[in-house]
Amino acid sequence: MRFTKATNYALHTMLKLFEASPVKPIGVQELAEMQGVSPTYLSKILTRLVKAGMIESVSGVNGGYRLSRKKDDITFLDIIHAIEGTASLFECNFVHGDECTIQAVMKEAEEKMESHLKNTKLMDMASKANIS
Amino acid sequence: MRFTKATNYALHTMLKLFEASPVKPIGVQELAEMQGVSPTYLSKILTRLVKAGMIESVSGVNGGYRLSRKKDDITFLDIIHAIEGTASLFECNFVHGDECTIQAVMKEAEEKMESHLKNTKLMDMASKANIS
DNA sequence: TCATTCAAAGACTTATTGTATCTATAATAT
DNA sequence: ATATTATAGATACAATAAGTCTTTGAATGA
Ligand code: SF4
Ligand code: SF4
Repeated sequence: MRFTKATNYALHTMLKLFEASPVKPIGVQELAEMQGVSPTYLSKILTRLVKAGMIESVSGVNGGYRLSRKKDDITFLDIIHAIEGTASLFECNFVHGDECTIQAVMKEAEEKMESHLKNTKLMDMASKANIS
Repeated sequence: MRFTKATNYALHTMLKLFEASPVKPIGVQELAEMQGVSPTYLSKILTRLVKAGMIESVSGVNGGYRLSRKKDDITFLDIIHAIEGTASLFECNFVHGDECTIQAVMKEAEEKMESHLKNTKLMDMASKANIS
């Protein structure tokens, strides 16, 4: 029960892209080198963010990745869901009706966490962060 | 990023033990059959709860497991930590100082979830639940 | 005392997921 | 056209989850 490294890479990349130019894309090799991960692997991760509509990719010379238009609305939860999926953290084999309190407690706990991640936007923190 | 099945088993067992007699232990085979899991595997899981001090084991004839004395203080978080460990959900390779906002956001989100799990005690819900 | 019943522990297997690489393909600027 | 860059798929490797098997040791009752 941990967040995957892919989520880590995605968060760092998003923060970097937020700080960068909104028009000129950054190549994946630069993004990968910055984080000590292989370009092809990071590319595969970023493709999920592309499909989620939060970044855009540009092929060819001087290509790379840049944020999409609606950059101000991107939340931590958006990024995490794009990478980890949206499945519930606690799954049980059977469903014993609505009165099941175990599920209720676990689900509510998860919602507490997600609520915080949803209320924190990339914009809120980009100014403070400095990734080397 | 999901809770393991072991956590599922532990929660259900704890709830069952809470409803049961505080003095007469329940054998692991009964607990296991109830959840459709092998007795030896469940035993391995429950041993972690024993070491965490929340249940007691009784060997020999008519042995099994029962809650420990301080049954009223056991929280969901206690059970989950005993099974999943207490490591942080989000780990990063490097530590770029206290001003890192990524870590701050992720850690606070985790604390929101843990806070809810810590405030929910087994006692609070035992009366409502009915596991078949 | 002795056999029976039970949990504890460790070695071991298997399945699933995470992490990553490699190669080929498609898109784009010059 | 050619160099550059992302995309996709196959593949490989590692780590963890999930579970089995067997042995050991503790408690009970006959
Ligand atoms: S008691 Fe609740 S958590 Fe457990 S199996 Fe039934 S529905 Fe799922
Ligand atoms: S920027 Fe923050 S989260 Fe990222 S590696 Fe540095 S300390 Fe860790």
